[in-house]
Formats: sequence, structure tokens, C-alpha cells
Amino acid sequence: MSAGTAGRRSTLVRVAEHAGVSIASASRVVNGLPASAELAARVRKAADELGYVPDATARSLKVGRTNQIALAVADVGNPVYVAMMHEVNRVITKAGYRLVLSSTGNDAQSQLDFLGELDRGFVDGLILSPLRMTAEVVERLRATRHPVVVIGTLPEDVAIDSVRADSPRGIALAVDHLATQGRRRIALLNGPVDTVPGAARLAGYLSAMDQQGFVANADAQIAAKDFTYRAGITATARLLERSSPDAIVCANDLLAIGALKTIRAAGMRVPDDIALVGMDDSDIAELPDPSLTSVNLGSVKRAKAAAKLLLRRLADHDAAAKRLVIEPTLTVRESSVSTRRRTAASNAEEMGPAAAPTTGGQQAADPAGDGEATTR
Amino acid sequence: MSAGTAGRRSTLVRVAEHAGVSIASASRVVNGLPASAELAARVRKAADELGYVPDATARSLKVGRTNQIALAVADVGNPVYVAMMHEVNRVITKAGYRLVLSSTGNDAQSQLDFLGELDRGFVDGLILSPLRMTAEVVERLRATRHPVVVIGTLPEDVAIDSVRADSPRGIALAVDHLATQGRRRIALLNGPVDTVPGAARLAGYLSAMDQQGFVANADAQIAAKDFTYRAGITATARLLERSSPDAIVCANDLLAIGALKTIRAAGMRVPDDIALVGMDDSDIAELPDPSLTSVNLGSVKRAKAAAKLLLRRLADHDAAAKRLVIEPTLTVRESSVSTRRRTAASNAEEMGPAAAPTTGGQQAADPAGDGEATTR
DNA sequence: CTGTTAGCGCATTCAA
DNA sequence: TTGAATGCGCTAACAG
Repeated sequence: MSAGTAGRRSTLVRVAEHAGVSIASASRVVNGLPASAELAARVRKAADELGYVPDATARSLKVGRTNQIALAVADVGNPVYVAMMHEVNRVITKAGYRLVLSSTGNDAQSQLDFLGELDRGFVDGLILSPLRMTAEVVERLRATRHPVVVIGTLPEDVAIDSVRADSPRGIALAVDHLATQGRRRIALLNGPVDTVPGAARLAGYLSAMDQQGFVANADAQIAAKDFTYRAGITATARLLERSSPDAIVCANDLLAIGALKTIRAAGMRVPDDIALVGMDDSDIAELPDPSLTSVNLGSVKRAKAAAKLLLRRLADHDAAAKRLVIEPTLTVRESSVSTRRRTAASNAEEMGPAAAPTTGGQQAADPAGDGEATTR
Repeated sequence: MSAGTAGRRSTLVRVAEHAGVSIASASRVVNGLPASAELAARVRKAADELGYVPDATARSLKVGRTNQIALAVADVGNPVYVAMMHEVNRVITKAGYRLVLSSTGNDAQSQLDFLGELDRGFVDGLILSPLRMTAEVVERLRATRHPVVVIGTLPEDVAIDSVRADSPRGIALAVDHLATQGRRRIALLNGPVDTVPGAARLAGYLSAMDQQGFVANADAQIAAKDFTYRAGITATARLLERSSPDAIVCANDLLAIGALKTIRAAGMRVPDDIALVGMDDSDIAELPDPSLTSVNLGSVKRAKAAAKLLLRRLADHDAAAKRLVIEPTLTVRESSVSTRRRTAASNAEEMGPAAAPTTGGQQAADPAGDGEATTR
């Protein structure tokens, strides 16, 4: 009914004409600025009759804001990135922004291309979660006129807002948990080591093993060719050819599920023969049977913090850059806790009827789910 | 180095000044329109020195195009929508468009809100995959000045481009396959019946059962409260309380994985005691053990077709509306094929050493993966 | 081939 | 409070 004459798109000028007021007044009424009740009514009526809707493009050109925020992630196929996207979208939508998605794939060039595009000003800011943080990327980030928040690790000297997971600590949670369960030959199923997460996982593993007084045998470490389920299958097969772990820490949940498949195909059981710990604690962690114990690296929290950081900077371009670190947590499920008594390996001490039921090492962790992560 | 004086943003006017040419000439060079080699060089040099980057907003205002396409899906948590999003992004990116994502959640209102926003003209077109196609949504769709393509089913009299899956046919593939495997008591684990996919699944199930000469017992049909893994768990528990199926067709892969969990918890085996068929054939279908036989409803093909349909319409606003239907396919995996001889139920005929290995009912199906789906 | 000019639709400064 | 006028940065007529 109120759609008005569909002829041409109606603009503010036409509304003004139709209402018999100046274009400036029409603009004011539409934007809720002070105006006499009578005039406001006239304008509103006219706008209604003409089915007027303000034009976003013109407005953007005028005010210098698009109300759009870009999110660039490496791999939308990974549930973690989906979760992050979801959270970023939630936060920025509430603040009146739209989400422009750039799924740059694993392609480094298209990542750079997108960063180049950024200066065209089709978005007000960017949240970037790069798989590889190359020098070129860093260079582009410094050069941009637009606010950027990085999810991941940045060189020390770069003054850009960022938020990262403490993934070494996460690995330590996993290794400690496995050690507590009596596991001694703890292997690492990693992704590519030349990626940001891959490098962090490896470093964390080495340090955690050291801490526990275990030797990190090279045969017990393997890098899958990417962070996918299939890569997990083949990499685990290779791993089992050259070593006999009683536990595997996986760099990601998809890899872990791949490992699960291979272990079974080899005639062994999880967790009795080999315990498994995934990482990311994504939606899919609870799907397999046994369900997957997983290190929660706070992907949702990171996404939320990143979004808020960007919103803050959008409001104040000159704020000092922040570097946030999100504390990991361990979600214990079935894949790491054997119900049968451990037969192999020693530790004389019983460790209680069954390890603690759920989360293990959570820190002060945004209890209400709504706390201002950026203030920590 | 080539970043130029970072002072203020450089515009075409400044480039023109710096090069000593008219602003129009500068524009032409930038846009690759004919110009003398000498002039072109001067402009390009100036642009480079000033670090000039054309402004997307101004350009959009002028030409009336944003080069953005919106995708509105109900639930980004569902792998199918992620796959669709991925594909849409791929196709439109290649055509020079950016993707604006609207994850409207299950919230009907925010869906409507987004459709309202559409007329602000921040995107050139929309691809919409609504969970529920209400009268209000249809009304908004007709009212919009912007091209829209719907993924899903639309009322007959609405002249809007759309592409849908033939999900009754998909269910039939599943039921027929199960019947061939000797299953007779085939249940349906559906999602909410008041959704577009839920309604289609139910209708398809009833008709397929009828076709096979089976009775579609009401006790053997259940509707989970949404299309999630958890809902699948609880709904299956209820289903098993009131009936004893030897096979379950699930409206979606997540539901199927939930069913798998519940069946196991009840002490039964898949596929020996109960065969399982999922739907969507999404990434997660191969994760469980046994891996999930699943009806491929062509989500990627639908997404691709929708994107192309929209691009076509963007190029020609007055083209006649098309309604495309994508043919389903069955991907047979482990969850539906028992390795042991069926003991219960009859069919005297052996059905070969083991059912056909992979896809079952594929039609003429875009062999190169690149065929023009819209021309069928 | 190149320059001049007029808007795209809107927000906003300045007068009245 | 309201109206007239300016320009955001760019492209596309139209002249020359």
C-alpha cells in the first residue's frame, strides 16, 4: 500500500518538493534533527507517500563513512572461521555496520589484492585473520588509511590493534591433561609449519613437552599439508608408520577427526590405545564418537574482541594500539579419557575415579559472555 | 616507497593538477579510456606519486552501481549455507562484485529488516535463501527495486528468479536406495515442518513411501525442533521410543549425525540395525564413522546457478524470470549399506556383492562443473 | 584526443 | 526554526 508510485526512485529533492519545504528541512526531518512538529509531519507524510528511502551511497560520499566492515579470513571451510564470522557479524550489526566478507582462500595474492582494494574506501575498517603473515601483508597494513584489527600474531614493532590466542598455553593444557591421564608418548599432528597457527602450535608443543620432562621425538611430529580432515587422515597414516604414540595432540579439530579415522582403520581404539586432543573446540568437536576433547582457543572471544577493538578505533582513530591475548581453556570430552585402567605406562598413583568432567584450565573468562574483553 | 605524501587522501582533482591535465583526462586514463600515450604516462606518473586510489563511494554514486551483492541466509552455522556462501562468493568475485553477508539467524524480523534496508541501495542485488517464506517476505521481494534471486520455493505467481532443489525426488532416491537394501520400516527424521525445507521433506517422504507401497506410519515420522545436531539427538530418542525403524531418512546431515549418536547410545548399530541416510551431502557427511550416506541436493550448484542468475539480471533488468530446479543425487557411503547379510525382512533376490560404490541417481549434471546451469 | 561542465543524492554551513 | 547554496569525488555528456 504505502509503496508509492513505483515510477522512479524518489529522492530527498522530490520529497521536499512534494512537502513544499526546502531540501534541507526534509533532510533534517529524515535524520531526526530539530524541526517544528508541523513541518516534520508534512515531510514525513510526503516521504511516506513517495516511498522514500535514503540513499546509502550518497550519504556515504557525503559523510565519509560506509557503515561497512570487512572481514578477511583464510578458509571459510573451517568451522572456526565460520564461528568467528558469525560473532563479528553479530557485534558489528548491533553497532549499525554491515559485514563485507572476503574469503581469500589459501591464496596469498588475493589476500594482498583485497588489502589493496581497501583504500578505495568501500568499508570503514577491516578485521584480518591471515594464515600467513608475510612482510608484504604487514607492509600493506601499515600503508592503509583504514583501521585494521588483526586476529593473530603481529611483529612487535607494528602498531596495529590485534588479538591472538595463547596457543602455546593451549598446547600445554592438552599435554598436561594427557600426562595426567598417564600418556607418555605424546605426538603432534600439526598443520603447515609456515603458517601463523602452525608455527605457534609447534613452538607450544616443544615447550610443553620440555616442561613435562618428555622428549619431543622428531618421529612423533608431523605436519599435514593443510588444516583439513583429509590431510589429517593421510598425515596420521604416515605418523603411525614411524612411531607408536599413545596420544596425539592435533593442531585443529578437523585434523583430529581425520586422525580418528586413520587410527580406527589401523585397528586401534580411541582413547584406549591412542588418546586424541583436538584444537579450536569448534562445533564439530562433539560430533564424532568418541566426542573430541579439544583446546578452546577462544575463537569466539577473539572475534568479539577484534570487533569491539575495531569499533573503538572507528570512534577514535588516534587511540593507542592494543594487543590482546585470549586465554585458552580445555574442554574434556571422550577422546582423551580412557574408561579402562591404563595398562601400559606406569604412574603408580591413581588419578581419581575419572578425570574432571568438563572444562579444565579456564582463567578469568568473561563470565557473563558480555564483559569488555578489551579492558583486560 | 610509492605510498606518496600520506597527508590527505588524494583525489582525481589533485592527480589532474599534479599532471597538469584536465580532471576528465585523468579520469579517462584511470579508467583505461583512449588517450594519447604521452598524456596517459603523465597521469599515471602523477597518480603513482600521489598514491592515488579511486574512491568507490563516489564512483558508485555517479554510476549507480555498488559492485556489491548481498547474500542472506538463515543459519550460517549449517555447513550447507557455508558451502553456498563460498560458491556465491567465488562466482561473483570473478565478476567483480563483493559479498555482503547477512546472517539473519532464525529471526524472521531481522530478515525483513534486511529486505527493508535493501532499497537504500548499498548493494546491486540480493540472493536470498529463507528458511520460511512468509507472505511478508514475498511482499517485500516484490516491492524492492533491486534484483533478487531466491534459493528455495516461491509461490507460483511471483515473477522472481529462483532456483530450488527437487527435494521430493531426493527423498525418493533415499527411500528407493534403502528399499533396495532390504529396509522396510523407513522412518523420517525431519526438521520443523513449517519451514520451506521441512515441508518439502515431509511431502517427499510421504510420496516416496507411497510409491514404494510402504505405509507411512505417523509414529515413524518426527520433527526435530530445528536442523541441528542436538535437535537430532533428542528427536531420535523420542522416535525410538515409539517405533522400531530399520532405517531413518534424515532431513539434513546434522540431524543424521545426531541420530547416529542416539542409536548407538541405545545399544544399536548403524547400519546393521538401523540404516541412516542424511541430506545435503555436506562436508561433515564423511566425518562420522560410519560415514554418512547422503542425498546431495546440489547446494553448490544451486548457489552457483543463483549467482549466475543474478549476474544475468544485473546485466539485463528486463529478462524474463527463470525458475531453475537442480536434480538431486545420492552419495552412498557406509551408514546405509550393511556388510552383513540382512537377516530380517525378505527380498529373496541378492542385490549384487555390494551396492553400487558411489553416486546413485545423478542426472545430466553439469559435468565440467562449469556448464551454464541457467541454460538448462 | 582533450577540456569544460553538470550533476549523482545527500548533509551542512551560513544567512535570514 | 527554516531556506539557499556548496561540495563530497567522480563520470559522462558535450564542445572544441
